[in-house]
Amino acid sequence: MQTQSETTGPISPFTDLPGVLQFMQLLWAVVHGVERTSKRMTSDLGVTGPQRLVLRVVGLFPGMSAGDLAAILHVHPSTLTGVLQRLVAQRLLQRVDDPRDRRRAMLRLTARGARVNATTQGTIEAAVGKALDGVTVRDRAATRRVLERLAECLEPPSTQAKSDSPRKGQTYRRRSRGDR
Amino acid sequence: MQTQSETTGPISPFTDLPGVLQFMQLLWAVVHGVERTSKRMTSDLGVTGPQRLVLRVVGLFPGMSAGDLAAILHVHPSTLTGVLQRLVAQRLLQRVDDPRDRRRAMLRLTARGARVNATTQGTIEAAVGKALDGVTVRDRAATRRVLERLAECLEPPSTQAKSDSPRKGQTYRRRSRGDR
DNA sequence: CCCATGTCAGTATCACTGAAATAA
DNA sequence: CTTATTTCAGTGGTACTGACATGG
Repeated sequence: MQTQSETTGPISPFTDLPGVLQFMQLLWAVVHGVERTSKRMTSDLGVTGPQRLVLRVVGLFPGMSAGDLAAILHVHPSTLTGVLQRLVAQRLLQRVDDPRDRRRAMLRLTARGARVNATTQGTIEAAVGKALDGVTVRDRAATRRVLERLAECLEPPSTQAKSDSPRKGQTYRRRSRGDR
Repeated sequence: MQTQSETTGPISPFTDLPGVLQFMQLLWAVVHGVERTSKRMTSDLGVTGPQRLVLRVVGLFPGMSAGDLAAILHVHPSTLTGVLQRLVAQRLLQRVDDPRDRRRAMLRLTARGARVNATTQGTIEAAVGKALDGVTVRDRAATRRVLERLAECLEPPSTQAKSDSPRKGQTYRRRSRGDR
């Protein structure tokens, strides 16, 4: 039952955790921060973090399909179903049948959706912007590299590259149709 | 209804998103990766990511209280209650009444808990270790800085420092008793 | 009495698996 | 018929708020 290794001397839980664990703590702090902010957004904005991200992306690329969105957001299509339903129920998002493929729907923002989308106050994106602001270009690039590696290492073990071929988002990719 | 700004020319959803959004995509990729791995761990290990982190920390600091743990993990005490219950129900964790303060319980791993704790295969920690491995010290430090900033910016607006005094885990801090 | 610690009750979202419906 | 796209049903965990019990 390991008690304290990798460090020297007596340790206090609030200062030192061994190497990787320390990073884990930081990672969870960020993950929880994201989730907490997401929850707070619900009362302030009316939408959660993932929901707003959907609005944001659909705002940039009107007419996207659910599957496209799922691939971008790295979520399972069935997860997106629920998110979209809530957005539609709130009249923030609108689905229009795709004439060329009636399994799909083209997603667009409603006027209300656009309004919510325009609000940045207190969003995760705002926090990210604030955090990134005042960080050197070098550090940003480094963080990017590390996070990309991390995301890659967190991908399902199957089909996982040797950790050297980036391979892009592997998660729920399923593209097919000509890329718009 | 903004369509595409901040970038030049026609864009494809799978390549370019404007600045901060790009980072958002990466961030969500990591967050989802963490959650996905956590879920997968449930079937492979029997514990989720947060659950294992609790085991990990309690393994390092036996006798911790729930509140201490909540502060370290940056979660609300009531959230921890459920996590602890599941761990106790699985006989991975054991609570012993603290003689000096009977509201508290001292947490310890059971033998089974120690065994699970020792397993690293397929854990988030393993992925983090693998990702960090082969990253320069510089990049690690940079990432650390950025993530710390980010975590800070994601903290609730109240009691938030000027972004220069690290101030340790701010989230649900409520320490009181002498730090062991 | 007041504060601290922690649990309980209730609620919501997300995320998955696996199966099914619809369309290409 | 086979494949693609998406939804539906069911499950579980996390995380919160707010109230409450117990102890210092």
